[in-house]
Amino acid sequence: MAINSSLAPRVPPAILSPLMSGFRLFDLNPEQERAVRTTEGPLLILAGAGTGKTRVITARVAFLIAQGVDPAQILAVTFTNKAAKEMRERLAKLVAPEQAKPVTMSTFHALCVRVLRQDIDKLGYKRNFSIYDEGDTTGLIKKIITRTAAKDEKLEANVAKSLISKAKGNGWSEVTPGDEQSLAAAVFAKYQQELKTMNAVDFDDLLLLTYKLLTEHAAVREKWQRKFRYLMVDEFQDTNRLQLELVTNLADARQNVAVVGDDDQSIYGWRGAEVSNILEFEAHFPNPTVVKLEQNYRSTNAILGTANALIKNNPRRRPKQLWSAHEGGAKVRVIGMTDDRQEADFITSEIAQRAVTEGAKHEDFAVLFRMNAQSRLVETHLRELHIPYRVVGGSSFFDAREIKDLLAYASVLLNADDDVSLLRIINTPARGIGPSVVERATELSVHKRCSVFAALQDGEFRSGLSKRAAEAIAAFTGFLDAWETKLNTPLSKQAEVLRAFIGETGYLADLKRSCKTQDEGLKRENKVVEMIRWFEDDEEAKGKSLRDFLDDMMLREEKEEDEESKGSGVTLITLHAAKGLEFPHVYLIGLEEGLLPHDRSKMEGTVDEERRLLYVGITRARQTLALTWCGHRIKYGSPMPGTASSFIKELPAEWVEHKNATQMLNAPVAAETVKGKFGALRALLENTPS
DNA sequence: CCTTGTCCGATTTTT
DNA sequence: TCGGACAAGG
Ligand SMILES: Nc1ncnc2c1ncn2[C@@H]1O[C@H](COP(=O)(O)OP(=O)(O)OP(=O)(O)O)[C@@H](O)[C@H]1O
Repeated sequence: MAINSSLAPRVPPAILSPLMSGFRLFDLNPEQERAVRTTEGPLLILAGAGTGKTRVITARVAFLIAQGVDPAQILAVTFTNKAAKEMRERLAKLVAPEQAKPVTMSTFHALCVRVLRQDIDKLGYKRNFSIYDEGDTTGLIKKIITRTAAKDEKLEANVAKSLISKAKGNGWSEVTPGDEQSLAAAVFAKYQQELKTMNAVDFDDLLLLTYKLLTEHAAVREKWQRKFRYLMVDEFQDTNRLQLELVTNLADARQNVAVVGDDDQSIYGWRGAEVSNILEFEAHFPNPTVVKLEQNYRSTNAILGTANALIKNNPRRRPKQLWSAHEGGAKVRVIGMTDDRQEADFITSEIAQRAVTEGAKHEDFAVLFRMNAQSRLVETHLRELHIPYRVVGGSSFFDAREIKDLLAYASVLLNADDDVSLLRIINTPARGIGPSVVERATELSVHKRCSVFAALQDGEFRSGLSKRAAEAIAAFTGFLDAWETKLNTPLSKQAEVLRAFIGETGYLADLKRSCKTQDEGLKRENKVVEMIRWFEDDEEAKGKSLRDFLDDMMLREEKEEDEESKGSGVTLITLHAAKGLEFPHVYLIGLEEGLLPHDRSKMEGTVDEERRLLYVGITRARQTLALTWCGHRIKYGSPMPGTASSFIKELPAEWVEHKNATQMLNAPVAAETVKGKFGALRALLENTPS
């Protein structure tokens, strides 16, 4: 109250308007409020977990709008799709929909796509460029390696991929500066040249080319500087060099750049993230207002104490004093399991039980893990208990053959030079353009530095083929041309065109035929049909073009949930993707040596980052937290012995209790608890109208 | 040219 | 456990 009245004179009237009903400055503590009110000039918010950094960003957006700033001039960038979505949802609670919508809240990559779709032609690409995902790029690199490597030379596609990615992230034009001879260097050069002929970009190009565009073309830079007057970046500790450069270039002389972050939550070092971006913020944006937040509003002291004790083990960190006004709360449980089956069984049945005894909702629970693969067992057990759940991220959906094929078909229609997509579907279903023809066309395309599609059109090439092959090619290229025209006819419903096109290809019949069981065939067919419908919805509701839709798919844009499915069910999510989120009850599974910390990180000497990862996981919990580890875990189909993570030893006895699942299950339930449970059950039954 | 079968090798994290 | 790479037969 006191805060509110003392500041009242400075609050513009707009803030009090009904539109802003959800936005009240007095929901912020004085430091947070200072950050929100600092709208001009560079602003650095460096603060620990759960101190309200994201809240400050969203409140600041709302405040700017209340001050009369055009929402379209506000840019808020996050690192993951999930975080972007979370922020949009939080903003939706503070401002009216028509004001929230024009605000740009996206990931760096999505923002870059938007910039490039408008002006990439200035860099010699065409505006209908394709975006290649991880699988597409590794596939392409693999092909280039086989084509380039001499007999005695070997290079793993994955290794080349990460070298190239690292080079691009640093803005180098060689794999290692100065190296133009090695196989990797040759592969890099060819890769980049071929991408350009195919009119395609990879994820790193999105950042790199946008950077080029902004630095080399003043008009473009100024256009985007005019567009975005207020920049905000969440999780700034995870930005890489190129991303920092992008921010620098988007900011004009006014330097209205607000960044928030926490060096203890830096978990993307493996992707080139540089903590120095935030720790040396002053070097890039002179004289910033610096705000430090120390009160944690999220977690109980047991959880916060556990997290603090753990992170103290990291050397070279800036010490922080995080405190919470919340009570101690239940102790953090560390539970030993015999194997991963028991782990999944234990946590899922406990969730089912707590839903009854504690009246907790399913969406209050989250299961966090190191690897996507770990979610599968938990999913199976949740299904058995009929507990609703949702898996965040994980690529299984996009890994499905039929989804890749569908996206490739669509991609070829929009950009015929997209070789990776063309070669994927050129003979699926079989249409008489087999490997040997494709091989020759590819050779010619490499030789002439043109796309495969262009090579196929080549008169000389065609005359060198068998009559059958030549006819097959003529038929197929003509077919694509015709559908491309239909798709690009103004006012056409693209989803309908796509559906008809896929129908004409005979793809679905081929897909079903190639499946072992009828059930599998129907499932796969259904996925394709569903995806087209998904696009149809997007086209009708949001006016998205097929291109927009494909971009969303490639960037793994989070699907907006409709009201019923919104946030319902237990959340299954990796530790990385969980950053920035919070849940009342968290289960953090698989705390075994070799998994967390991961074996790889030990070899690479990045155990500190693994510790931060666990720190991030622990600090997602609001009320209760359980950490589990297994004596055995199924790996490659057979059980492998495992031991508790070395991090467990670093947790403070004061806030942690150690348990064993088998003993817990066998132990007689205390009479007190039984009474409590039956009481809760009875209450539940009595309150349920029948 | 296309289909079918067998064997082997892979698994961090995200855009 | 599962999917991709390769080899052999229609
Ligand atoms: N001044 C405040 N009063 C009450 N609750 C607050 C306040 N500030 C933040 N919170 C609450 O604390 C929780 C954490 O906030 P937020 O997610 O913004 O933190 P954060 O700093 O972004 O966390 P992290 O870095 O761990 O992702 C949220 O539930 C938020 O609503």
